[in-house]
Amino acid sequence: MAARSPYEELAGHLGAVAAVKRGLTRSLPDDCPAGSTAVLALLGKHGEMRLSRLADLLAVDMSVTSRHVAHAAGRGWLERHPDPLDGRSRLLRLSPAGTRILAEVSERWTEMLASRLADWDVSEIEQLNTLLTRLRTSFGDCHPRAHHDRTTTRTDA
Amino acid sequence: MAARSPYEELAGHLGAVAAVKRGLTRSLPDDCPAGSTAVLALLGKHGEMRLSRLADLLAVDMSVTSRHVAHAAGRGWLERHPDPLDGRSRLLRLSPAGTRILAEVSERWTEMLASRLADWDVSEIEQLNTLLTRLRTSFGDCHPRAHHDRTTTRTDA
DNA sequence: TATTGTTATACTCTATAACTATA
DNA sequence: TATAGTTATAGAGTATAACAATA
Repeated sequence: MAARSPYEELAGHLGAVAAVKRGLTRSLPDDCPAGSTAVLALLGKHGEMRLSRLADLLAVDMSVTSRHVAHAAGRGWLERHPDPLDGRSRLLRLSPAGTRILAEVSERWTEMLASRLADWDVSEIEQLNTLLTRLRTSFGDCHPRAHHDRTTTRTDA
Repeated sequence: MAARSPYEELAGHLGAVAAVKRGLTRSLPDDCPAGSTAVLALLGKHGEMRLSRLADLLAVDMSVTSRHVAHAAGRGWLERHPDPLDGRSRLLRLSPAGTRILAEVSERWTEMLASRLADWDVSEIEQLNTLLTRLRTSFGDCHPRAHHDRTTTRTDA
């Protein structure tokens, strides 16, 4: 009933885009939930890394990341090698099976997006990607712990 | 490690934007979860409507919508009036209290977005909104039941 | 018989907190 | 003492299925 400010409109879109994501998720293999694909995709994109970095890239708590990684590791989609620099950490690396399933998911999603967005110009998709990248950057650290950790740095009292 | 197609990149963003949405959600009053705000926002934007239409706009199953509406109704944020045209339905309408809390949430989110996106040009935000609107349109009905319902229309066998 | 809406149940994702093992 | 990671528990969101009431 009411026209909204660009900010309010954006806020509405942010919630609604989840529905589009669910559409993509429904095409996933049964034992490969969205959390796993996010992990595999990041390992595929950035290569070997530690859990803490993965959690940071996912903008999700480490405990959540740990569960996703455990699931993927349980299926043999990634390997955990000891970190020579820190005995507490392990380096996560995509396995051949993980690379395979990642390729399969990527192909399926590309197909689906290409068909749904058939009337889009590629430059428009790139434009959207650019804006979304910038949006994520602008929000920087909106991670769960990002708020509470500040208590250590307080200088008053 | 690998450069990806625009489609693969978009798929990645769709998942990651959820983190931004969570950032917004954290600023909500304790008894007002994201599901409620989505309901209130749509009633505020489109005015009185039935549950089935609301579910359609949310791109979520009616059972889910029913729960969100029940929560909001329990707090007195919306009223359910009998539908003169169909005894099975009720018309959902924002109450004064609902209007109030919606205004409060809108203001809070606008503030947060304005501060995070301080270095954005308004025209860029509008551009992003335009593209997101189009994205949602392009995906049209990716609702849960949209797939299964097809079984009624099969012509083989 | 089909449709609107509700409820029960199950699954995914996330966060907090308590715990371990290294640093 | 602080940090990397794990696990247990709790809460929100969603989907399926079974059901009630009305069309």
